[in-house]
Amino acid sequence: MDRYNPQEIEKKWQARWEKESPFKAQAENTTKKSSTPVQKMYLCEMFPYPSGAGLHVGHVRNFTIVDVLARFYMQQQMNVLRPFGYDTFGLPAENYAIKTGISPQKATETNINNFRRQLKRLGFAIDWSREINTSDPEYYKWTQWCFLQLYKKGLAYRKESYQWWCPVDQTVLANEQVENGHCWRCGTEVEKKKMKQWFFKITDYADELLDDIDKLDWPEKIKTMQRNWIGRSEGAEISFEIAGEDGNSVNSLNRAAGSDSAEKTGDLSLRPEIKVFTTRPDTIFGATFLVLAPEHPLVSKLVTDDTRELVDKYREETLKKSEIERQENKEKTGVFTGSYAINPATGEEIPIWLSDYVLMGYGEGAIMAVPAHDERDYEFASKFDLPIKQVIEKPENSKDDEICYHGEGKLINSGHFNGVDTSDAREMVVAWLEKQKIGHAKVTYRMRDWLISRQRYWGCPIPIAYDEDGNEYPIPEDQLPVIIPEVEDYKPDNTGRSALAKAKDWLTFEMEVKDKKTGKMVKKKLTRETDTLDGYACSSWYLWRYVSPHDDKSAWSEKAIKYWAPTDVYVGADHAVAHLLYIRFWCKFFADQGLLPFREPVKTLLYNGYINAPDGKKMSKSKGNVIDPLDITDQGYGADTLRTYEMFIGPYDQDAAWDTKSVGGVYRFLNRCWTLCFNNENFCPETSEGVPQTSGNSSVDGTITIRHKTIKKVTDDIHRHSFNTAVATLMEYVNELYKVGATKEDIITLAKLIKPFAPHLASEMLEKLGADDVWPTWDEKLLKEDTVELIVQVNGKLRAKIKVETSALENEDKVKELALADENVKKFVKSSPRKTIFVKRANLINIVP
RNA sequence: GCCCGAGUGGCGGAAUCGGUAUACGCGUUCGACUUAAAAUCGAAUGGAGAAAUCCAUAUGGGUUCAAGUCCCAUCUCGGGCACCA
Repeated sequence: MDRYNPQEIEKKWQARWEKESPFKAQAENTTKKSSTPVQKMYLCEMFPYPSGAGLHVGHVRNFTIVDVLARFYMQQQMNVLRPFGYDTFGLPAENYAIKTGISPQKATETNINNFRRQLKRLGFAIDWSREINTSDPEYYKWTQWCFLQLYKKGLAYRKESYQWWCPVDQTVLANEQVENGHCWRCGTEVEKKKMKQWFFKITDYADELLDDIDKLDWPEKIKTMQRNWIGRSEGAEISFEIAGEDGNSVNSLNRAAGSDSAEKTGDLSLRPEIKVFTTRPDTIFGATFLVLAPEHPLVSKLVTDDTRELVDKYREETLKKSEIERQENKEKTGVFTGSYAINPATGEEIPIWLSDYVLMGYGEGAIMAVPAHDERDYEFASKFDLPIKQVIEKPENSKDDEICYHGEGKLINSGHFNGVDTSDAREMVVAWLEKQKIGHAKVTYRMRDWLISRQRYWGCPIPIAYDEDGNEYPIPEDQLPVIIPEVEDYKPDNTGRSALAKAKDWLTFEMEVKDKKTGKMVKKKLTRETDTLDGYACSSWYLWRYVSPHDDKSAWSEKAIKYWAPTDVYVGADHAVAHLLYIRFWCKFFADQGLLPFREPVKTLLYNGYINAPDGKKMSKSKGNVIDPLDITDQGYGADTLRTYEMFIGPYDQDAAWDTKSVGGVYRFLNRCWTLCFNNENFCPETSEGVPQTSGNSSVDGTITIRHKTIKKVTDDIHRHSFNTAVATLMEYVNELYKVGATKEDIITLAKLIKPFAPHLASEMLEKLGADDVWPTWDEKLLKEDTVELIVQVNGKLRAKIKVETSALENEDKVKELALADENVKKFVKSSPRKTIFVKRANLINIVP
């Protein structure tokens, strides 16, 4: 008696797949013999950072989802593109280099080799001819090219501003990489530092990025996070004049709300004014003071001799305060500037204050405070004893019992807008502001431009150089790639520059450039940019590189991209706002350049859950609760068990806890499949058509129905990504075959259906049975059995199950008769029923007595 | 605080369109095989009850012939955002 020996058969099939490369995508113009084009299917996972630790069980879940789909579609004869790659730039390799002196290039190569070996050990159906690696010059040449395209269009620019700085990693971070005031990599509290940095202008696409979310077949959770991240707010920008000694305030008084006759005198643009952004222009009559961010550039013009000392002290303190402190201590702080502004609606002079609850990075860095209808302003006004003026009447039926009413209502204390409903007032006030040329409707976003400079060595060099005056010169496309130079010491230098600055031969060079003044071509000595690109830039276009990964003429081939992209299914467990927003941004940008024929890069996104330790906690080295997937395969269970278990563990999009005992259950199941095929020499008889003979044993005939039901259920389940129930259905099928006996056709079907999950075992079975792996289809006619159980309810409660001929269900009167004839039903239905409801679809009849 | 999700046996979970609640697996118990154990195979397994039956899908209401599923309120847990004007 043979035994299921996964080690042996997995080795055999992996060797065969290595030799025959059966998972290579076919050419773009592939057609069937009938000349109908083969349907393409492009799937992949979010490519991993190949860490020294190798694959973990979370990777296996992620990659197996893709593999199940890839193999499923391959078995359905589609042209499947299932590539793989590595996201190799980043801090771990660089920190490792600083510690050990081993170059990131070398360490990366070692890690990739290890990953590749493990992936092959798990039997993934990968097209290995398309392997990519972001730190390979063949790849990052084109990352630099992408940068230059954005640069040419003004979407890559340099600007000095306060930025998040991680003091441990010695680099700036993008907003998306700061989690709760801490560095996403090392967890250190981040600081603000003023630096000249490179940005991508993602805000140019804010509206489209937001609007197109609705069209995506992505999880609602991710879509909501992206909407919140973009954070679109509609409102108005309003200019407040600063009250001075030159009589401006008098002019403003004349212009009080509604007095259209008042003409403006003088050129307003010459007068100092403060712009604010508000989503509630309807509350302008209630604006009793202004608040500016401490970093606001006008502050120096607003301070008076009396207030200078306090203001300077407050600004200094705020800048020193970490973001954590700012967040933890929500008690309002602030200081009066000594100046006043004119409320254009009331003409009143209102004080201008500074407070750190107003953020420089949002809107205009200044607000009009309406303490009667905004909690934050209310808190501030209460603390500093500033006037509070109610301008909205709370409707009587309002449930809102907050001190600050921010709902809708009728305006009061608002000049000739009195009595107008707030929703109408918003438009009317904006119209009035526009007429007065002191304001206009405006949309503001929470999202900022994407900061891409990193003061690190192990990243893609930014293809820019500077002359001695600091002028920027892009490196011409024909001189790409700018190769990362070898250095001996990987530590950043103490000037805030990366270790690239230590490569003296690389740092300065001569290039023919157009002289900024004369316009003539001259040879100039230039210094290279030592910042490298955020790793997210490298992963913002890799989905398109996969279609022509070795093309040395272009980032992606026009023909291949047209055929394969966009990606049909993309599977990952991270990067809800960062990466998944950036690829959408680049896609729209390159579509605008005519280089991509679509505006969204990913049709369907599957966002899988994590696998936690058996105790339900996150797996971590320090807790010592890590399950190594290779231990599971090599301890004897094999890759098929590991794969199938991780699909069976629960719904793919939920977190799950590892359960070693359940792994054994899945192994037992695969063992039973093996036994059915290899220790069952006497299959149930069948005719030449593969239909079991009618032997008088109706249960054998029954396998044809359960077989077709199983095919339908498993196919549907994979289509709707319900992998756990697909495996459960196969378990039920096997249990049934054990009970009633299996035909050869049953076992061939089983092998085909289980192949996406357990490809080695299935291949072994199909080989023995002499069958191909073409995905089976079902016949609707065969799904029905001759007899069914009629469910009889009385008042919705189950009272009887009656075995009836399937044909009997065609006649409702007959069903009623059968149901009422049942002894148990009779006990509950004494007289003739008032009503019966027959649900044929559910084989159910409900009787209302 | 605001915005999403989710609460089903001892455990992971199933129920796809409002129609038999608890599929499948784990665990537990019993049996077969075995000198014995493991492995394997078979049976039982929400609670109460002798049974008929009744009670159970976080809690309390509602809609309906029929509710885990829809509606309202409450509680708990998870996730996201968090002074964004």
